[in-house]
Formats: sequence, structure tokens, C-alpha cells
Amino acid sequence: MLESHQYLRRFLIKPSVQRSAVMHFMLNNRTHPTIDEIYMALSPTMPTLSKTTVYNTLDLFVEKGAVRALAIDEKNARFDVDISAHGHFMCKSCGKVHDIFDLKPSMFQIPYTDKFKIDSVEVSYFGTCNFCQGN
Amino acid sequence: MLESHQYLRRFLIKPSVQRSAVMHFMLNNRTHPTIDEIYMALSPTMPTLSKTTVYNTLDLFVEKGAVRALAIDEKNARFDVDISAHGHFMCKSCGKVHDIFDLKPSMFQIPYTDKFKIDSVEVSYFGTCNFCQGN
DNA sequence: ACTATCTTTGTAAATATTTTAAATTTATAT
DNA sequence: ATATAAATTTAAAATATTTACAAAGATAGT
Repeated sequence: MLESHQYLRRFLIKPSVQRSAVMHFMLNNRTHPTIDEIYMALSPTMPTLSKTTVYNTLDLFVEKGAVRALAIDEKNARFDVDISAHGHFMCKSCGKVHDIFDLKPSMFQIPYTDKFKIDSVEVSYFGTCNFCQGN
Repeated sequence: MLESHQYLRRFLIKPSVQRSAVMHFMLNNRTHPTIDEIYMALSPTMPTLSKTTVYNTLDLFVEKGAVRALAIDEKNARFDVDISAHGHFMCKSCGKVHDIFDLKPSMFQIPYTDKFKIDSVEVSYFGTCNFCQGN
């Protein structure tokens, strides 16, 4: 919990009880959770927590660059504390999102274009995970 | 309209009036429209059209491989009739989605992994378009 | 302790999507 | 043609997700 406190400061985020709790969860559950998953995980030990706070908190984290919002899941917003360049895989059957680390750095280069000012890239893969494949 | 008819058949989709109208719109408005945009565009000339039909139709098109669903927009599902390998850019300010065609083919290769059965890739870029940049 | 600012909360509203069941249309077999 | 079955469309209701907002609470600086 102390760690999350320091961690937030590094991103110039004022650490409140709620923010530290959310960040603590993110740092220890690297499952690209949805708002609802975070809320469900924390509310038992933090009964007054509001879902709006979770929304606000994640918006702030994204704005400050502490987490990345993923555009891989059409249904829900998902978040990743690992802000290093890496890709994601989403299983169309179970909906779980996994990291894909072993991609070439060139995959994350910003292509040249004079039409837009590009400032981020997302590389997403879709298919079926081994578990859902009955494997 | 005839064209959309033939086009649907190529993907083994039985062409109904509604399906042809939706496909006709997709083929002539390559703006990666949302369900609502499609519905709003067609309902004036097709007053009985139901939004549920638009949902059903797009689901079918995706299933049959006639269009691709994009996960680039967290707010709404977006669809692309261009099923060739290309990337997308979304302006964080106006929300419009544009094609990025001049990417290396290697960007769309399926990486090797024994953890998942990957069957599609999505390469998405985010930033600000020239119009929103006041340029 | 006082005040201004920031944060959290709960409710309600807005938006998006899915489900369901009935109605309509289309296809098939007699 | 007509009856029947199958497929498609529709509207309404149910769910789910996200945002807006205003009140309450906490924090920091003077």
C-alpha cells in the first residue's frame, strides 16, 4: 500500500485513500481490469467506495500517464498499469486480455503522416486462448 | 443498390431489403460508421427500419466476414467495409476514424505464440487530426 | 480555526447494447 | 395456389455502461 502511495507521486498524482487502493490493486492484479472488476474487488474492504470514484480515478490515472486505457474490448474500458510498449491479445470466447511482450519495437513506431499528429499506438490481436480451445 | 445485392452474395449473405440498404450505405460511406450513424442515415428513406435490425445486420456481416468490427472507439462499435490489411487513426478531439493505408505488411503479421490461436490484428493510432489542430 | 480547493459520494440521467416475443416476410413442399 | 415451416424484422423492455451534477467530506495553507 505504501508502494502505491510513492508510485502515484511519481506521476504527480495526489494520493488519497481511494486512489492508493485502486493503484495498489492495479499493481498487484495485472489482468487489464474493467471499472466494474476494480470496483467489485475493492468494495468489500472499502464499503463506501463509489463506482463514480473508480471512473474518476482511472480517468485521472490515464490523464497523468500512470495507466493506459486499452481500446481492445468493445464492451468495457480496460486499463493497464504497464505503460511500456507491448501488445495485447483478447480471447473472443472468454474475453480475457493478455499481454504480448515479444513484439518487435518497430511495431510501436509512429508512422509518418502529415494528416494527423499521432501520439500513441495500440497493437491488438484477437482469437481464442488455449483454455477456451480446450487445450 | 444492385451492387450491394451482388456484394452480399459473395459473402454468402442472403440479401434482404434491409441488408442491401445497410451494405449500400457502408460501400458508399467509408467513414467507419457506428450503429447509430447507420440507423440515422437510413431511417428517413426507410421509416420502418429498426435499430435492432441494424445491430443484427452488422453482427451477421461481421460473422460472414463482409465487414470488420473496430475496437478503436471505446464509446461505440464501429464498422469498416474495407477488410484489407490497414490501420486506423482516431482523433481524440472529434472522434473521427480515418484509414491508414501506407503501413508495412509486417505490421499485420500474426506473431508466433503457443498460448493463443490468433486470427486477427488491429493496429490503431491516436492523436489529433489537422482540422482539430486548427491547421 | 477559517477559507479555498480538491476529492468523494450517491442519485439521476444519458447512452449503448442485448433480450425477448410477436409480427411480418420469404421460402418450401404439397 | 395454399399451407406450413423457416427466416427476418420489429418494438418494447431489460441490462449495462458511462457521464453529469450537486452535496458532503477531507485536505492544505494561512
